[in-house]
Amino acid sequence: MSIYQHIFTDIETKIISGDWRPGDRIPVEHELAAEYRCSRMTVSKALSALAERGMIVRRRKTGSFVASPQIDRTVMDIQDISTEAELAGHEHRFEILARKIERLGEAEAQQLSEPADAEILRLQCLHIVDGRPNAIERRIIMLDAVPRAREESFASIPPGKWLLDEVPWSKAKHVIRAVSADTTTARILQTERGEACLSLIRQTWQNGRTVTYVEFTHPGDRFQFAGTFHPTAN
Amino acid sequence: MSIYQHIFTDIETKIISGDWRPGDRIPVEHELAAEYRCSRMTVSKALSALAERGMIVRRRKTGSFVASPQIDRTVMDIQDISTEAELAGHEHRFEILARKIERLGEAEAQQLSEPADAEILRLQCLHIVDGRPNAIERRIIMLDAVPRAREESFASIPPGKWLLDEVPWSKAKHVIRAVSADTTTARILQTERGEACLSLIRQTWQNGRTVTYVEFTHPGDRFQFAGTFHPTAN
DNA sequence: GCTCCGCTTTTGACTATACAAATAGATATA
DNA sequence: TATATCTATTTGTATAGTCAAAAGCGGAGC
Repeated sequence: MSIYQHIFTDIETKIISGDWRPGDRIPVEHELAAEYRCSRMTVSKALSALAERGMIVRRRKTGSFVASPQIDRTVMDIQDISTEAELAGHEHRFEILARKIERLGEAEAQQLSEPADAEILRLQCLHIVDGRPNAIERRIIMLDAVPRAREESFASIPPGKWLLDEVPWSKAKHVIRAVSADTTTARILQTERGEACLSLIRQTWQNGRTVTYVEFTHPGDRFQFAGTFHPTAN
Repeated sequence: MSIYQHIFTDIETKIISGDWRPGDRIPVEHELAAEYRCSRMTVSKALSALAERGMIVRRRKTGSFVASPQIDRTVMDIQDISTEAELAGHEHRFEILARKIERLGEAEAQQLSEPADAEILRLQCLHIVDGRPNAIERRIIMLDAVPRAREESFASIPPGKWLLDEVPWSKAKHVIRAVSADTTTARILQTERGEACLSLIRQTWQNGRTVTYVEFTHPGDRFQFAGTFHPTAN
């Protein structure tokens, strides 16, 4: 492996593992050059590549810093740049519908590729935008990966945002589907049974362990994703 | 603007405008270095950035070449890496349901931000995977941007693929929604009226002109997008 | 207090050069 | 003919420097 790739992955690992947290300062180029016994150009190439990927931000004179995480922003950004609804002036709140600690069932365990008896926190949450239900969030948090979730009530901070603070920088996989609303979903979203809904499923890992698995169900008549997508490798 | 940015945008422009087409060879580094009167390192930086974005491919000894376009692959890739359906062994065919040349109506013109009397080719097309309807494609091709579409019957090549050959490298915007199947859609897709469907809308531009506008409607029970998404700027 | 000026740190861009790795194509050998 | 070897080309990585641009900081002067 080349030196600059080595530097790149070293720093990426420190960030993804949570060793270096958002806002932390990264050693300046000449320090890293000394550490890796290479020229400043080589360090610069690695840091520029990290900046390109949005993992760090670089500013002259002040140095390079771990950027704010982007994982949940992927979808939030897509949502935000919706062609139809401008974010400005929209009022968002949420309610916790259910919160319980239990163990992962057989079927779900298989779906998540996690052990069947793993302890989890199961959350159900309703998002309301401009007074109308906008999404049901059904979430599983792996308690061995995020033990502090056990004590958190999520009364004042949405689970997604809380996790972002707690476990910044992780990898995620998304699935987007269209599903018909079942009776319960329809009731909660104040829509008709059978109504087309947009479902977004996201599984998030940190260091190879599942952190959370979440499904957002949006009423089809009040929601869409818009944007310029690029699928990435892996 | 810096030299390497200059080289980058020059080449990007040549590719996007269709001046250099997929497979075309790009001058070797030392030639570009001479042309721009800079060092090979600077050229290398620009070409590496283009390779990173997938616009060119580089191979030692043979040189750098304009890559195959990716626009339609964005969604195709997402579709291909579907967790449930492996591509291997799936048989795909398509039928042209309608094909006519007309002028853009008032409502659609506004939607596309194009003049209301622009001449268009309107296509409707059914995609069949493993013998079952998988998508309806409703497409508008702007004839002033792609005049050769007037003579093409699309009997043997799907419109998306044909356009990719004809107008490689363009920018696109996507919208993903969930919609209920209306009577016509349900009949064509062999599903129930009201069934949840996944709708993908894509508008494609080249050099600031709309090339095509297309909506794919997939039955929700037979289709999903999966993958690791990154929204990009612009 | 406030403004302006210059100093210093850090990143950004670039050069000229060097050598390594890959490999297409030619050449030599079995 | 088939295979191995050599050679030239092109990209990939790295070095050790230069100069420039941005921006934080402190001090001089008012």
